[in-house]
Amino acid sequence: MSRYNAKETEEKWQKRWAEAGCFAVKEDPSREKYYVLEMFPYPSGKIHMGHVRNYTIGDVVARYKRAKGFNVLHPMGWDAFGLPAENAAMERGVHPASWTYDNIATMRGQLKLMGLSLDWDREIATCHPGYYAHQQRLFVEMMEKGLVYRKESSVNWDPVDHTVLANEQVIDGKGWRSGAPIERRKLSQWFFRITAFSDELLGALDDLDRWPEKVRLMQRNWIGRSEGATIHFKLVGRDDRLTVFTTRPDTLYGASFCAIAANHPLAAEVAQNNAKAAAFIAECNRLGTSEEAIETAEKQGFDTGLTVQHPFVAERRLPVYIANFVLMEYGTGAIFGCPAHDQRDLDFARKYDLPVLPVVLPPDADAASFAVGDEAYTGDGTAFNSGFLDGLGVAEAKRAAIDSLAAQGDGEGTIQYRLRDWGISRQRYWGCPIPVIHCGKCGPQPVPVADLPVRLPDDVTFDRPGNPLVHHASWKHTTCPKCGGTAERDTDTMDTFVDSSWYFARFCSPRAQSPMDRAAVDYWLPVDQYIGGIEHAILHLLYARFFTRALKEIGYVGLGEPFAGLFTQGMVCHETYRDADGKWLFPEQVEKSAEGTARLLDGGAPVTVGRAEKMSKSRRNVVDPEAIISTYGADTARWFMLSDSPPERDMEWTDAGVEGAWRFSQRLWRLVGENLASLPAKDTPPPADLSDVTVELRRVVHKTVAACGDDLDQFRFNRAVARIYELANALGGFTAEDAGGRWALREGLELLVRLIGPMMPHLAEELWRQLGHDDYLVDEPWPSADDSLLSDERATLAVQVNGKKRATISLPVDAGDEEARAVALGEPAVQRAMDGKPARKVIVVKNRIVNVVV
RNA sequence: GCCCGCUUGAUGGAAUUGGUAGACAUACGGGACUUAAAAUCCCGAGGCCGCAAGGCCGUGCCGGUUCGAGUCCGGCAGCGGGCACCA
Repeated sequence: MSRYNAKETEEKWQKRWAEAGCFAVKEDPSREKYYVLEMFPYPSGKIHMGHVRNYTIGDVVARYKRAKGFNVLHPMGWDAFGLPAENAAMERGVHPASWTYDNIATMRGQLKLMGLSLDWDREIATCHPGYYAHQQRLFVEMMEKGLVYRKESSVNWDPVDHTVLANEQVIDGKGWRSGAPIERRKLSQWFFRITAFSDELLGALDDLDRWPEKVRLMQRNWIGRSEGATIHFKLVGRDDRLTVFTTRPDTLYGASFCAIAANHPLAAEVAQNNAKAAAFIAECNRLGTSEEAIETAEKQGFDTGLTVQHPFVAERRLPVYIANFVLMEYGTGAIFGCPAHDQRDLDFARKYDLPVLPVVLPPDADAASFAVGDEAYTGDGTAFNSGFLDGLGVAEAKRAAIDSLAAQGDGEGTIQYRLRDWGISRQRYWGCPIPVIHCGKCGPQPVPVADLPVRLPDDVTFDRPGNPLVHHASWKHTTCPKCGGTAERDTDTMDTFVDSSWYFARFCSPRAQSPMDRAAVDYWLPVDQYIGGIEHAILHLLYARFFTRALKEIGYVGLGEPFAGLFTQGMVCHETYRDADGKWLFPEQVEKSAEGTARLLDGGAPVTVGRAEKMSKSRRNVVDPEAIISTYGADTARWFMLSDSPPERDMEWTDAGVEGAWRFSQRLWRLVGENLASLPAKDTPPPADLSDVTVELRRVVHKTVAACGDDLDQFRFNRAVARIYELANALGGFTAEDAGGRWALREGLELLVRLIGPMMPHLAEELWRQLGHDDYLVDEPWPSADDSLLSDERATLAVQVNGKKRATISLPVDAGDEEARAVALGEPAVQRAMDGKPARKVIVVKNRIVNVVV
């Protein structure tokens, strides 16, 4: 019996599927559609195991839904703009475009080896003018609807390289290449008005019932709706006021200071004639723009010397600090601090020796003795030390405080969102040019739709840092579309998140002359199942949700939510290896012993084995998918990806696991091959009488069919895999003794082959052919189970005494509670455990358990 | 710092959603086949005590609810994801 030759067979079927056009689809209103989409890859060079996992999962869903009769759209494309292409240009002197297109060619070839059921005719790349031209048009139309505007915003500035840095390029407050301490710098930039949809984006989460709860929760928290109050403090000795936002107006009597952001206008004013304040602000600006850097930095403040008047206690004065933890982007860029009931305020107060006055009394505390130590009290309680608020609960006190502030004209109730508008300007070359022309007379003007696209010029060099578009005179200088005078193009490009915010819509009509064809999107959208990494839980998914709403406003789509179902898969991890000097080693440099120790293949020096971590180039714990596929075949790689670990969890890639998957594919090959000669011809009707063992086998087969379908519906691929192992074990251990047995064996083998179809498509197709079928398995409908074989006649019940299992009993499935009770109490082990005591209570759960309480 | 997860044998995990913990697989041990090896097939196995029957313990840690908790509640620890210019 020959071995299964995966390489040859996979090539053969991939070619035939492509020639037959199995996976090319078009709109067909007579059929129910199903749109499966995996997050499209960034063309970084080669595919990695994370891609293999993502696309395997998506392909199983696509093939399964196809077998279930849906008209399945399953496209692929490239998220092709981005920073790494420019880095490659600077490091290796290659043009970002050729680097990107080369990578796409390589990765397309690798994906094809996986045997994915993709409609390659719909392939798109976001860096192609055929894509970004439409994106520019959408930008212009959003501008006309008031969804785009311009404002000042901070960026990370590298003072040595004279370039803007991404947060990722700022390491410990320093530029990644120059090593120079970075500065915050203000630039005029374009923003999408995502906050116009804050309430909608929040509210609609409730209806996304096929999204993971944790993603919805993260988005809710990100949008961060909070009800509170805006308070206008009178600045002592001045005519103007300091406006703060708070969620705790009930603690106003406990306020001991106000704090403003370093880039608050008042701070700038103070700094004008206070060198120390200016120095402090400069220090704050070195922190970078990321929230993490700001929040983890040591809390620091600078006393401006200004004070404000307490709105409820006229004689009380609160000092105004500039503080490094107050964000200009949130609320009003200013807060009041109540140290007793906010941890950050408490830390600040202790540091600068400010009063800590408790004003909320915990339920069981004593007003005379309650004091705040190192921990602020943030729970519910009763207001005290708070004048007219005394005795009120937190919620009532908030209302009363707001009412009173409003009555005296010092404030009002406000709803505040944490969500900020989306800044999309990037001072970089390799992105979608922002289609705007700046005219000295007319101001910024959108490029007329007829003049689109604004193409990225090819003739650029990366021999100096910064954006080459700025130095490209013939591209940059143009005329104003309004007045015809000399003008300059906007040299910024769009955030790459814009590209990925509507590609799912473009896939519906990838060659349309407009951004999208309305009939096509009406048919295909929403995406029924979107699949990708959890790391995109907030930004990408929120931006895409916003963008879809914007598309609706400008008339391209009729729906608000792009993704009806979302699945977030876990990462692919691998052990890490280091040599004696702590240098990372590739898995192929290491030889492992049975005891788990490892040594260097070259020379045998000892190697330290570290725990499994996300595969990454920097740690070298990577396994090349192409090498795995050429050794074992795509089906083996796919099967291993689906085995063992639930898809939402991180999985560990191991050699042993791949080999196990490979052995199983060989076993299936033998299982069919060895039985082939004894099987009846296909479509032979079943003999009249089947023996008991044959019926037992059919029960296993049909239970597996039913359970596998459920598992695939629920993304429980690892369970489906385990069930298929069980089925293969049952079929392998079955000896057909008569015609009925041989008939049932054929039935079982055919169903087994059909069940593995979505997971190991090439092997399944080949075995289907071996079993005598000359149609494509990919065109076969999903099998259904014979319901009469799904139920058992007897059940095994556990018998517990006081919750401890003492025996098991077998009963007919329709046995009554009385019978179960009698049989259970009759068990010798149960009587022994009862130790002669009477049963006080007997709980019977049908077909499950009997618990005797003594 | 803030938000969100995860934690079950040597290992990945399963557990009908509060009802027999450890399915299935990997690694391991024993056996069969073979001149031998590989491959394949069969058997074993949570830990401790015991010849055995059986007993006790056991789902990261501490506590609670319940006839019954891996599953629910409260607290803690460890690990991971995100934090708006990485994609």
